[in-house]
Amino acid sequence: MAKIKAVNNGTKKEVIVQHAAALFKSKSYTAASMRELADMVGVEAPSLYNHIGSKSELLQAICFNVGTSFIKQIDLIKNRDDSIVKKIEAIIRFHITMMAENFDEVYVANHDWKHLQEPHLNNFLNIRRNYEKSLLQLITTGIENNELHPVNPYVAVLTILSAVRGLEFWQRNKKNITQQELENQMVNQLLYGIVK
Amino acid sequence: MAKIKAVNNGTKKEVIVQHAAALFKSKSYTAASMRELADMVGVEAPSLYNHIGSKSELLQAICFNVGTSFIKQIDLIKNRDDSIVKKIEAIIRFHITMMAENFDEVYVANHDWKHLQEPHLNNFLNIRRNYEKSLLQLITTGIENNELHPVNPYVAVLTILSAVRGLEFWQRNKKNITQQELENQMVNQLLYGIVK
DNA sequence: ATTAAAAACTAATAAGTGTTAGTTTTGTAA
DNA sequence: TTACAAAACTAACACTTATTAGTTTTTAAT
Repeated sequence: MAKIKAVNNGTKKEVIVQHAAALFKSKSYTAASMRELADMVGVEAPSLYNHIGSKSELLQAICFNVGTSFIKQIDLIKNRDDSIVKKIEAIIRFHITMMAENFDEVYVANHDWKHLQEPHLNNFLNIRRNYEKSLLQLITTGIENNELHPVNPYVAVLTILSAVRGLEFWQRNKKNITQQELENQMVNQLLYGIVK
Repeated sequence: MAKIKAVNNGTKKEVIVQHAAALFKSKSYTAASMRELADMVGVEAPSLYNHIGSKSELLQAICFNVGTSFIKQIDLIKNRDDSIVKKIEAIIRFHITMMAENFDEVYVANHDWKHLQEPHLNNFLNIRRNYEKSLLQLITTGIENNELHPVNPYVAVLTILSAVRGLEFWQRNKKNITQQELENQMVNQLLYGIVK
């Protein structure tokens, strides 16, 4: 069969990871087989093992790619010289951009992290907890600042992160609304509500 | 081995479905085996088939239990003689109640509906689309009423439904906040925002 | 106590899983 | 052209999967 084509995308392992993200997204990690993945790559299943160590290593690559992207970005935003409201806005916009540009990987990280094996599962959860903690800190500061209403900050974190995560459902209706408009609307509704 | 105990819960099939919901929640549908389910029920795997038709029938039962609950409730709320804001509030509160009282089933319906087989997959998606349509209608009416800001109603539906779905992450921190307080905070933040 | 149905059991099947071993082909540099 | 490494291949293994067949035990009504 044909060789794995490394067109556009760096190493062959990266090509495999990319296909794996698409496959895991559509079938879920457990239901996806290495034979299916091999088909997508254009190769027999055992040939994959010339480039990767195991199926679960693919899941790890996907989850930690995503996790570190988010951590890096929130650290950047945190340290800006800006209002809390602007920072929260930047976070929401970043989530939407990630969803638009790395949909498969973000989707899989959100859905299949549960199937990571230790110690990677714990590492991933730590990343996520740190991310949540950063956002919680921002919101708490915003309340002390009088920039925000004295809301429950845990609920605010939950609401914001859930809303942006829900962007996975946006993909379907991409025609209905541009990314710009979606960002503006979501920022506005999360920050200022919908009731007159 | 012991017989399946039908304590508290009606038919034995219902007992199995309940255990299946707990199992599917913790391992995901595809990763869960009928042998594990049998262990939880206290029986050998083939014995389950005296009460159920197949593994996928269990997933169907779970998904449609949840789906019809939500459809019933939104139809009730829609037809109330109440302001749009009150109706949206009632929907959010209902989601939180469902999460509190039927966590396993709601979680599985949200996560594993993808593994339904046709025609059930299509039926389930139709239920969900109808649900979304009802909420969309409410919000559109609210905008026309001048009860709501002229927001993009699609984004409002997405934001609200995603936020309440994110309540699955609340379970962990149940100690930090009561259900009452959570409902009030989430309703308030979604309707009125967080910025002063 | 007898009987019939319900529901448990054991044993087995066919299909699919990730992965390894061993071999052949392909690509590249001397 | 030869030689070496990279990466493909085929064949196979050890396991797990949902499910069926056939049989025995349990339950409940007469």
